[in-house]
Amino acid sequence: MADDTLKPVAQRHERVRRQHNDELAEDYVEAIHGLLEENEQARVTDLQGIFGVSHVSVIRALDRLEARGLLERSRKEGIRLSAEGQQMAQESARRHELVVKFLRVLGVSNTRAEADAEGIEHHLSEETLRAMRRLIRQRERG
Amino acid sequence: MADDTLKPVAQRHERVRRQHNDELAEDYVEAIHGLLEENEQARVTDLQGIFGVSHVSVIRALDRLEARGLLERSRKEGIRLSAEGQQMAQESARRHELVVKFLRVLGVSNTRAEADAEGIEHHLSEETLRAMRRLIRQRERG
DNA sequence: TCAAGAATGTAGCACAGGCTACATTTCAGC
DNA sequence: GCTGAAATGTAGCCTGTGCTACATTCTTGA
Repeated sequence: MADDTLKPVAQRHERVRRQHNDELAEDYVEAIHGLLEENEQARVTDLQGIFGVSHVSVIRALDRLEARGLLERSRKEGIRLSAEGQQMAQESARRHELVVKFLRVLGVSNTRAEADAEGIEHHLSEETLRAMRRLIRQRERG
Repeated sequence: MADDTLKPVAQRHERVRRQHNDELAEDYVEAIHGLLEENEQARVTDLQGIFGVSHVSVIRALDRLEARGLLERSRKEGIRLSAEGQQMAQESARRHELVVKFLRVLGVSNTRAEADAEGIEHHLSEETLRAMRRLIRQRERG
């Protein structure tokens, strides 16, 4: 069923399903990007600790991301992000920071802001992100 | 691995995975509740139209929800929500309305607010919901 | 009343993303 | 250089959530 034959409510649900498909990818490239910046390497074990899943789940996720062209792996080089992967990581990180900051400005505690941001950051339109930036600016000005 | 042995970042990711498991349930009971109020019946076909998936996916989802005790089905009576299902539906609907209203207050268009709310409403802590209500009240007074 | 079309249900497939158990590879310290 | 532990990888399982193709059942209008 082509998207434009769907009722609006169905299009919204379809969009959320698509976003769920991208969530794991965004979370992984963001985490890998952070690890590479910090340690110059990103290991399966590190990611296992970050996501709280078995190392097998990490490896299978990396397989999928490699198939999607977001990263490459080799024995000697370890995990490296492709250009596309790096771009996705940077955008994700920026969006994550924005959402956390927005929640902090709203008065949400740091812990909660970090936790809720993790869930919602993949589901925000550009329009909503702009509105969030606007509120942050307003509050910063006083 | 017990949750409290995980690193904080892993706990956050674990929470998001749990929320994803509940999303479909909440969306379905909310939709069914709305249909029952409007039409006095909720049919597979209606839900198929709302979610934009095949009728088979709807039936399988209903099977799972029935197994979870959120609803009952019978030939003659159709789909009815259990007490638990009704409560979940009402809470979901209230939360959905709150999020939409919050985004509207932020200046987001109605279409975008509805769409983004669909994605994020399942991932908000009580603390963040309170902060959203607070901002709505401020804007309504000012 | 009965035949066609709508609604519902079943069988069986795919893929994502979890898991444990087992195998291999890499690396650090003796 | 060897050995044990850490890291990585493989095999094979489960569940959720999507699908098409094929029944079956219900409903409605000629």
